[in-house]
This record gives sequence, C-alpha cells and structure tokens, in this order.
Amino acid sequence: MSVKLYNTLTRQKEEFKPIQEGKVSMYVCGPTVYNYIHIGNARPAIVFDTVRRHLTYRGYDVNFVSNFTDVDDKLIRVANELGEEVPAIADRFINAYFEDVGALGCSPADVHPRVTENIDLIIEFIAVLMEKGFAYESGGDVYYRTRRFDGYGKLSHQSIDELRIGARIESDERKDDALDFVLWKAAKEGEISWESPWGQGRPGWHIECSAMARRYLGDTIDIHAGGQDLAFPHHENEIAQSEALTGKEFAKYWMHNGYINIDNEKMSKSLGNFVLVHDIIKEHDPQVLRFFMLSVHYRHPINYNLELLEAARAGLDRLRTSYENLLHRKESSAGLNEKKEHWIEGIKNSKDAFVTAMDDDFNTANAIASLFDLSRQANLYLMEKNTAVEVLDTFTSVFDELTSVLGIPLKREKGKMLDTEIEALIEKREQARKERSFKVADEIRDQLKEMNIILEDTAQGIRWKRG
RNA sequence: GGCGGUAUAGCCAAGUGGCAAGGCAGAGGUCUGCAAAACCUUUACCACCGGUUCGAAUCCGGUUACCGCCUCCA
Repeated sequence: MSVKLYNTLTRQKEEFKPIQEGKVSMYVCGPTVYNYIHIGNARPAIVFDTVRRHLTYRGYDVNFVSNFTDVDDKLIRVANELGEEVPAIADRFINAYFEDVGALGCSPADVHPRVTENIDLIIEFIAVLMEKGFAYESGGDVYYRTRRFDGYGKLSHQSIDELRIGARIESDERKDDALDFVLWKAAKEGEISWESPWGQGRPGWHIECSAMARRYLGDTIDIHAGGQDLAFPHHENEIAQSEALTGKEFAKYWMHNGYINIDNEKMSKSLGNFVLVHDIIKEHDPQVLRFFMLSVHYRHPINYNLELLEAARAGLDRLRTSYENLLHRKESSAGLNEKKEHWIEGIKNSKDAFVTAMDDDFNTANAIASLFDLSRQANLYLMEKNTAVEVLDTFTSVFDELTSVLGIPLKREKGKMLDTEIEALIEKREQARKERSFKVADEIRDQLKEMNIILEDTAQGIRWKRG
C-alpha cells in the first residue's frame, strides 16, 4: 500500500513516489502577513499540516518549508495607513499567525523563510534569468518574458493564447507583452526598498517562492502546495521562473486545496464577511474548526457558518466522550474479557480503514468516519460487564495514534484536578443517593452543573466532565 | 470566450460500474431513581433527458442550476 495523491499537473491521482527514497520535500505557499489570517488562510495551513503528518506517519522524513511574504503592496499600504514601518507590521502578524495556526494544531514548518531575508538570493535569481534571456528590464522594473518559456500554462492547462484572450489586460507600456509579469518592482518615493542592479526596488510576488524553495529544498521538490487560486498565475509563474533557471522540473506533485465560502458566499472585503481565525477561536474551540475543515475532502469547497461549526462540535464531542469514557473505565476496572481477540480485531479493522482512507489522496472525511466506527465499537465494549485493560489500552492507543495524524488529540489536559469543594459536593451527593434522597442529590448535581461540572452515574462509579 | 468545479436524506458529507459510508438534527425504543452517556430501530425516486451495460450515483452524449480561475487573493 502506498500513498496516492491528486496532482494538479496531470489532473490525476498518482501514486506518490518521492525523489529520494523515504524523504519528502514539501513547499507550501504561506500568507502575506498584513493582517490576522482568515479561515481561508487556515484551510491550507490545516490541510497541508495534515498531509505532512500523514506522510510522516507513513514513514517519510518530511522537510516542510512554508514562506512568509513580508513585503508587498498590501503591506506597504497597511504600513502607510497605520503610520508604521513594514517590518513592524510583518513581525506582528507573523507572531499572530503562529498563535492562530498553533491553536489550530498546526506544527511549525522546518523552515519559515521570509522574503526580506532572501533579497540577495532573489536578485541573483533574477540576474540569471536576464542572462538567459527570460527577463528584461524596463524603467527600473524587471519582467519575465512569458512567451519565452515553452511550458507556460502546463499547470493551469491553458494555452498562452487562451490566457491572452481572457485576460483583462491593463495597458502597461512597460511590458513587452501583457502576460509578462514583474520580477522586480522599482520603488516609489519613500517606499521600503533594496538596492539592485536595476536600481532601488523590491521583489515581485512570484519570484520569492521560486528562490526560497530552491534554496531550502533544491532544484526539484516533491510536493508544492497552496490554495486553488494560486494555481494561476502564482504557481504557473513559479514554474516558469524556476524551470527557466535550472532546466529541471520544479515540482513533481502540485496540490491545491478548495475554497471556503461564508454562508454560501465568497469571502470578500466588499461583502464584509471576512472571518478571522483570531476572532473565531475567542469563542469557539479551535480544534472544532480543524475537525470541521477535515470533515470535507480538501479539494472540495467548504461552506462555513456557525450552525455547521456547531454540528462539527457535536461530532467531535462524541469522539471525545467515547475516549474519556474509556479512560474512566480503565481506572475502575481490570477484569478479564473472554472476547478480547474479537474486539482487538475490530479495532484493527477501523485502523486499517483509517490508513486506507488517508492513503487515498488524504481522504480525511472517510478517515473520520472510521474514527466514528472505532468510537461505536468502544461504546459497545464499555457496555460489557467485564472489560480487559488490554483492550481498553488498545482502544485509547489507537485513538491517540490516529487522531495525532489528523492533529486533533482527544486527550484533554484536565488532569484529575477537582478542587476539594467540588469533591466534597460529589461525595455529599453520593451519600444522598445512597439514602435515596434524590431531591438533595439532584440539587447538588444542578449546583455542579452551574459550576460547569457534569456528572454521569455509571455502574463503575461517578464520571464527571467539564461542560 | 477558454479552463475547471459542484449538484447524493431536514442539514453536513463519503462513495467514480455490482444491495447508497459516516456525522449532526428529528422520531420511537432499551438502560437509568431521575438524568447524562450509550446502544438499538427509523428517514434517499443519487439535478434533468437520452445512451452504453446483465447491472449506472458512478461510464458516454446532451440539458439545467450554482460556483471558481483566467486580475491581488488561500
């Protein structure tokens, strides 16, 4: 069994074969850091973090690089609006990015290169493209000569002439051809800039990824990923730049995640429906947002609203409850179970289903379904009179193993910490129940509920959880 | 105009030739002192029209609707 993934380049699911056995180089286009990230930015972060986790789980040594665009028009605009410097804005939102994305369970990349730390590299890259005749200078800007590159359009499956027809071309006499794109932008008065052979300026958007991916991952990388909208023109342009420079294939597999809509509408400034992760996680469990995103296949569009998030929460709670009930049972019983083999077999089947789903182009929706299947088995097992610790351990360790692939651990860090006041109340209620003073018992239960402690009476004693 | 996506139950969502996964919500039941949690049962003319096939949600042709990219965008 091996991992299959859908490659935008070939428009097919392909068996994943890394360049170097056992190793994967992966580059994901990161955000422009001029604001807090919105949930549209969160999707690739979550999706490709999950891809990385699964590849790692399957034994690959993954080298994961994701950039920050820390200088561009938008950053300059925001800096001007706020009367701050571009680097200050960038730093602030890079920190915010790590916070938000960290809350969503995404691990940091191995390298997070920034444009402003790679200016020399970029200038050198552009200079070589000029030497090779793929770029030209015009009034302090440098442009890429798109028609010079034979494979232009191979990722978005467009011929260069079709692109030409559709393009809403802004007349720009600095370009030789409307499809040419900027590699180096001359600085306007007072703008942040760096010195180059073509005067003061800064890199165009596409060149950074070509330069940085090559620096950290080499001429040819295994997987290059990003949002669907980046396929054209961003990734197409990256291919043109990189392949013109090296003469080698830039990336073997291209992965693109689908869009997120808000209440069935595209998220846009004009509709005022931008949803920032920063805001959602103030009120909602960030893990629920991750679970919600992974409940849909990554290439399909997702619609977002609070009802859907709430439904996801209910689903995730089902898994969590099941997991916690397993733990609770472990403490209170150590009986033998004669049908042990049968249960362990069932657990293994769910695990296999999970792995098969993930191997099939990271089908997280099916993987989650197998988790629900595991949960149902666990709940049924918990109905047995005698339970074996070995089986309970198998359930929880498989849960741990699989949910860590999704980046959604079920283990809560609640510990067993209940303050003495609460413990005393629980004790008092138990006493009341023994005496069959149910009215008193129920009052205490309500009182605890007010304190966000939910009690459940089971044959194995009181189970509690935070509400 | 070019390229592409989507249409499956009240809602969300898998499924790309062989009796339509899973979750949420609802209904009924079991268990419980009552709850909770759980378990069981229950809900599908797979957008439409044709075709191929022993057999189609799935393949082919056509139609409709919505959406995306082709311009900064995850």
